[in-house]
Amino acid sequence: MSNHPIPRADDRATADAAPFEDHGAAPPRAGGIAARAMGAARPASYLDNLNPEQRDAILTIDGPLLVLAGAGTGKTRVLTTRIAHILATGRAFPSQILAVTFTNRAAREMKERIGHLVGGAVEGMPWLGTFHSIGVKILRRHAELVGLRSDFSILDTDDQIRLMKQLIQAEGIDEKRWPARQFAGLVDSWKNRGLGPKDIGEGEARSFGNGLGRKLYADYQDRLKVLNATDFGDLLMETLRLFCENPDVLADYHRRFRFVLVDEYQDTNVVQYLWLRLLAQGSKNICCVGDDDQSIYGWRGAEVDNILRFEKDFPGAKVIRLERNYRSTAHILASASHLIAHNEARLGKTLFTENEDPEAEKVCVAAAWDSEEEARSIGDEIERLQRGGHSLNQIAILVRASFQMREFEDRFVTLGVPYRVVGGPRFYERLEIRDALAYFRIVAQPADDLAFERIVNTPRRGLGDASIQILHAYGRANRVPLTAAAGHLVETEELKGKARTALRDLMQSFARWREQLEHLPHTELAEIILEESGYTEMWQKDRSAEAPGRLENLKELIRSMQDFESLAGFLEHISLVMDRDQDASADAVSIMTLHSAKGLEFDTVFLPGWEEGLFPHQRALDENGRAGLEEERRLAYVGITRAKHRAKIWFASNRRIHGSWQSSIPSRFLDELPDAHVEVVEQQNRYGGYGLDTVGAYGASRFDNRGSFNSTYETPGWQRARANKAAGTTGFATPGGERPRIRQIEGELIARSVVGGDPRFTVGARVFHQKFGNGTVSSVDGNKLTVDFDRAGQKRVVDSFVTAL
DNA sequence: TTCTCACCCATTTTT
DNA sequence: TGGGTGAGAA
Repeated sequence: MSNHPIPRADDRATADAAPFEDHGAAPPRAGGIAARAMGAARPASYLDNLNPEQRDAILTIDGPLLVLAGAGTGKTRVLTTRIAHILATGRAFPSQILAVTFTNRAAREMKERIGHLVGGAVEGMPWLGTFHSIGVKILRRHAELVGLRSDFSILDTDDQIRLMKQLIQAEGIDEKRWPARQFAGLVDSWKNRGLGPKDIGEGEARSFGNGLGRKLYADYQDRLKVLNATDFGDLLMETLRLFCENPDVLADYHRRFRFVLVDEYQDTNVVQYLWLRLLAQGSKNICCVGDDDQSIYGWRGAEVDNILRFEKDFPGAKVIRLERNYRSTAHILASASHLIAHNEARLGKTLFTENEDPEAEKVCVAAAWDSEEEARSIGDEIERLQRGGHSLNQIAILVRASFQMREFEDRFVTLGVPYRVVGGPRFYERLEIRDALAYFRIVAQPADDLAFERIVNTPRRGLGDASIQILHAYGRANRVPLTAAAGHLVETEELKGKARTALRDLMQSFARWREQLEHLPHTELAEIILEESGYTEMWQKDRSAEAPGRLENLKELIRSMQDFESLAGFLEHISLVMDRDQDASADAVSIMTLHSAKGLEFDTVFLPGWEEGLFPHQRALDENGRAGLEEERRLAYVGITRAKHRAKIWFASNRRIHGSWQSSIPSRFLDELPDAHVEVVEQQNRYGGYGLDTVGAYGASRFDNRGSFNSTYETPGWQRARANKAAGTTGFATPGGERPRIRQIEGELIARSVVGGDPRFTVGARVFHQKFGNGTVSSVDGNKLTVDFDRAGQKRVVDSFVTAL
């Protein structure tokens, strides 16, 4: 039985009850947390092997504390040891510590590590979790104070959008012009800032849906209450409202939480900040750990300002900097530090390491002709590492945007290199899982209209739009949920024959399952529901390629239910916590976005796609200017600092983005790396490939056509790049000094007009290649030739690598 | 009701 | 280029 966040009776004890009763524990067990807490006189072993700053951060228990922890400086260790220390010194019981993280992964890791430190399970830390899971926990206890019942359901983004779509349509607003998805984003950003319908500014309120933004938002909130539901944003917003409107409740939590600890403080948004500040007012013992240089979620509402302003917000705050890095080599560290130093808005830290391995590899920068070659070369290099005994688990490819992943996947499939994509769609976001959950929800929570709508005609029962509209009309007129409306309508003549029979059958099934809920184990019931509803059968009959996988996922879903004692407990867990279990056992290369790599580390890290427009991403620059650029730079910093021993940065001169070719120039970030710690790898002939020479040639010829480019950029990085080029220090800067805008051009056009192929190579020409021997040119694509080699078969090569015969 | 075709649009993502 | 969506036909 894992620890799930359903409130238990003992959790409902009031805060001023005796601490022991509070977390339902017996008096201190010998060797237990509390026992250690009582007699911790001798210096505790957990304080061994800490550096002075870490020790200071752990021992400074009273008052506000900000720990600025650079990448790889032992942030999690400080956080967990601090908790262990608070417990060991008897300053608080486990149930009196509030520890919040952003992700379930981080929460899980913290639980495990505290478990190691204090020996045994951390059953007694009920308030260690994500912002959201703690939010729900509080909200369920006081649901009635914010107009909900304690069994409220939590809508995911998909439900949220469907609900909004209905409201938008109900207002007669053109859903094409004002997409529900966009509105969901807007509402989300309001909730991130802690703004209710009444709080949003006039301008913003009018900015959506022909000026009806505020009304739609208010309608949406009303609807949620009617459905007894919340969305993710509400879990924090409503808790905040609860505290503000009910000082006695807040006082209760003030008494309860003697210590507040926050992980990744740089990622907090406004609500989270307000929420924390409110809770920390009680004890004033708030410890935030974070790194302003790793703030990469500004676009999601995170306020770097929170961390920059900490000392003002919490008067008397102490700030401790952790700058000693235990992860990376000096080269990697120097590269990352040098890069991030280009940012203006930062508190400033200087990371250092004592890892002065003379053998350490410099950070490597390499060029490829196009993204395909980039993937090919990285694939080859990984194979080489593998042959040298390098574990694939310790290799990661970190990309800026997920479309970049595909090329690597394709390549790895070809090579037979095992890989895993980290952070793809979550388990519970899959279609079949959501359908199944909708069935379970409708049984557990009859008023859940969104669940009802989702499965009312899945599998097909002949209950289409027309029928649903009738239900909706009735439901709205009589202010009852859809299932209630359905219950009435099967008794009347409003629905025609087939639909009516189908609906009646369905309603009878619901009734039967609800009745069985009382008697049967929930896993068994779940199977019965999927079976009797015809849902399993639907996929069994489906002959598409993904059907077997979906059936497998459904089985997995049932299996995972065994860990919960009730259907309700399971439902809450899955919407909030469940993520796909990665089989970490298999040895495989990890492919993920830079964002999802935060907090991880690998021996070898590949960083492909360092090109202007992709990284830094054009949109970040366009929409947020300098701030956007700085966030991108932080992302680059996060990427490099994931590497322990080897960091390999790549860029490709050509990339196919949406079917058309995009020519690109090296990222300005490359010019921000320190020469002394970086090695530019010349790809020379290694695979008959296209190395820097080619890039040079490409660049030169492109700038011969410079007239067609607009040049407006005059950034410092760019100027430096230009200077570097003049001094001959880097291979990347572009001659001419003007920055071209990235353009979209047809592939052929690029090749012909921009690069310019060698006129000697025409279709049918005989050529010789060092590696592949003699062959006949079968097609020409700029300076790239497709050649049918007599012995090596068909290859694509660059014309500079072959000679005409 | 359901299927098909045309059209639109393309970062980053946790809960 | 490809996936997701909405309007129209079968």
